[in-house]
Amino acid sequence: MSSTLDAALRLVRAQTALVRRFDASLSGLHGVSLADFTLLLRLGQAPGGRMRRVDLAEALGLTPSGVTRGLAPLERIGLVTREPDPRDARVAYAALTDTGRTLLRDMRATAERVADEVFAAPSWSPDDIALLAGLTTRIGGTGLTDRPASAPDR
Amino acid sequence: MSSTLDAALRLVRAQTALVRRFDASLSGLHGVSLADFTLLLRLGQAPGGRMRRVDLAEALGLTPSGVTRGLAPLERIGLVTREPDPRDARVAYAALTDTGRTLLRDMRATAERVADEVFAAPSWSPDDIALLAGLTTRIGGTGLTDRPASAPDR
DNA sequence: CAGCTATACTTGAGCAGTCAAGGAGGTGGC
DNA sequence: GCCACCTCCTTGACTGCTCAAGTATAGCTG
Repeated sequence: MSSTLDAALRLVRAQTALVRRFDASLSGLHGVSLADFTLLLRLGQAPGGRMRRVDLAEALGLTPSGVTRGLAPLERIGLVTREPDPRDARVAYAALTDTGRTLLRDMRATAERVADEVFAAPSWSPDDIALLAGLTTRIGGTGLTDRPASAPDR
Repeated sequence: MSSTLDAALRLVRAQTALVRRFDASLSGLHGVSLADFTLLLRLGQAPGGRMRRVDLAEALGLTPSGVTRGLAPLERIGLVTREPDPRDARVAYAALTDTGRTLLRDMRATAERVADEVFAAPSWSPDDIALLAGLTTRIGGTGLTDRPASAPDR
């Protein structure tokens, strides 16, 4: 087996395991999936806690359609609201509500705990983790996002 | 953002991009998805080109149910057949047909080409690739049997 | 202004996987 | 030989995304 194909397939496999692990904790404790969480997290990083749906899609590696569908249940339970743009009636911002912001804090604590368990010492050193982040970022960059690893979020 | 959570999310993101890339080539040239390909590839690695569905599931990080559904279209187009076990009527092996074996060879060439493009020099050195494979293998583990998050320690 | 093209988003259909439940067959205790 | 229990696999109902098509708005060009 070529080493490049092997590496690619291992990465895919690792993601499956990772997602399962996050989903188990996040859905158990907060009733949301990892996908929901990343949506909220990304919104939380944006200025004002709001973003255009198209930008959200690009930032998350989804299609706009995926964002529409992912946001719907979050709006329904009041974590996110839809805000129109006064200058451009085509755009509908997705914005975190106060409830959403509060829950996001808790979810984030859960997610960080899970991530710390996954990458626990002694198997994982800080260098390993940084290395993994660097390598995976190079792959992600080949498609939908060119945002570099060190770009600051506002 | 905690570095562990950051690394986990980047890995998930990288996988999305990777899967898209493989799917584009594999479905364009051979009409199969990456999931189909990994199924066939794993079968091809097994002695006699056949495996029990349960073992296939474990090897691929899927549920048995996912294997049943994934195999169905491949049986329909004749790449895989169902073979009963003469000693245990519960098991239904999945086995590569000759057609499947032939097509697998072509798919594999395509997949290796894509993988080589993704991990092309000069961005990627052989060491980088080996490193990535090693790091992701640690996460993927070697089984589907991951303990729930509530279990402490290790 | 009219008309063209481009952008933002939603929607219908469909696919790939999950979980929970269940059928069917195997296995061991008595 | 029967019964309780286990394993292998499938199925129904659902989720979460995709693509393609459609709607509505914006903006340029003459």
